[in-house]
Amino acid sequence: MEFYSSHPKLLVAVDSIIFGFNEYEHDLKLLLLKRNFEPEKGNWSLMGGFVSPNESLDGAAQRIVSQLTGLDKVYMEQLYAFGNVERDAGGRIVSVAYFSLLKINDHDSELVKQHGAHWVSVNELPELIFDHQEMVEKALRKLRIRARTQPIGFELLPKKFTIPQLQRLYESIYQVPFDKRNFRRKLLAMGLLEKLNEKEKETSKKGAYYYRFNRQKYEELIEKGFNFDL
Amino acid sequence: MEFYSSHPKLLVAVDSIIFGFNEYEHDLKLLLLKRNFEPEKGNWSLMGGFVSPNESLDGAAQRIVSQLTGLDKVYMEQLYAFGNVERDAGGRIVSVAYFSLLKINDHDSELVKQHGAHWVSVNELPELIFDHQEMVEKALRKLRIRARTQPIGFELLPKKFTIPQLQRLYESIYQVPFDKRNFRRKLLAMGLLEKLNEKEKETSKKGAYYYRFNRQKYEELIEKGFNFDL
DNA sequence: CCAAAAGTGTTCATCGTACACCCATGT
DNA sequence: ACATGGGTGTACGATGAACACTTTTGG
Repeated sequence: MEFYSSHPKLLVAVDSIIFGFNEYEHDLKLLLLKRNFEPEKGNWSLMGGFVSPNESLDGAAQRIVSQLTGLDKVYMEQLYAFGNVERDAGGRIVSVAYFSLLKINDHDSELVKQHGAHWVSVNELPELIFDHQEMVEKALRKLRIRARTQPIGFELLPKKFTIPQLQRLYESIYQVPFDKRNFRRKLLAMGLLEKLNEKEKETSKKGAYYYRFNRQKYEELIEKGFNFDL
Repeated sequence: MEFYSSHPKLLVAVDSIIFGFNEYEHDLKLLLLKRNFEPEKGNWSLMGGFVSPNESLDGAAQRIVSQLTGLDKVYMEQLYAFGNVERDAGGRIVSVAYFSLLKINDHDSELVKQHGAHWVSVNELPELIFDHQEMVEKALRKLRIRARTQPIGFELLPKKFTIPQLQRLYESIYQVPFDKRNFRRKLLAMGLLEKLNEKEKETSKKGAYYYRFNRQKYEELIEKGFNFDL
């Protein structure tokens, strides 16, 4: 049964702002690609794709990320719908942007290469096509808000991580140094991290204890009205 | 120049969650209408409409609100894009939801009546069609976050308002009572309100002083890193 | 004169912030 | 033995929360 049939339709796309972090480095990164089709062929862009009639927006966003990285269960959140008439030089397209968080080492780097994609530090972003710059800025703003009030930083780190690694992550997100005593105290005070009996020894001679985020504990606390706040 | 022409297109709509407040009452309200077309004819719904190829999403959202209320410059913010395949029983439609804030007395109430629209307290919401319930819940959550951290409460009140009126507004948004001493102190401490030499005397015998929100002052403070926080 | 809403200050606990030294170990 | 990053405690000021009485005036 089709109602509404007299109304004009539009192209609908999704674009993905994919954030990544490597626990041994100090920079938050973005996965960008060189477009291999017109218009703007050869220029830097976000990964995107059209939404087909039989898939949801969320489904299309997942498909896009999965095509590029091979990963299936990635943290993803809708960012914003961009809908200016002239936003895409190739025609009238409404684009719904999503952002994703992933561990740089976990994905299929061959697949990424095949698509002409590269990890670029958020501090060294090239010029991007269309309104992709705006999308990235909005995503960064949202990420910064989210990371303070939801435990999503852990999506960017392996299951086992050290407190200094987590601190470097937060410093790379907010681009400001944190006091390590205050950072550690506040974090541990929430009671969400389990200390493991194992040390990471790549980074320092002394070694730093690994911790693990306890999601179950987090959900219990949420029930009781707890709010993550860093 | 048309690229991408081989891809299928979709119907794109906007739906508007329109919040309103009347400074002499105690309830936050929502503007709802009885649908006068199929499917779901006769049931409660949000105001919505299709996006045409030559208008932006924001433009479509403004048009919708203006058609219903006669108002031109209304506070409006994009909420979320809803895109499940089966969300609308009448066909595959991607809907971008916006929410608006307005003063109930300011709009053209004749126009609203003609559309079969009614102001309904957010405490007494009827069942809504499709995923409009979800849209409203999301809008309420977002409004609650925004009202704490941005001076948008003033969009729901006339230029001149009293502190008790503002407090009733916040109480109706958050559905909790506030301590009037703390509320007043914190608010005035921000230095954003100008006290007028005039009292509102409908509500009480003593009368409450009118205040005015100083937007210019607000923007100056923002420059200096100030954050609105109630 | 009284009912009804406006207006006003203080105390206490909590939280954020600033800050400097010792520890463990690989080279 | 020394360089490097990991790990720890305390003091102070700011902020949020709780709480009760006086003022004004229309009826």
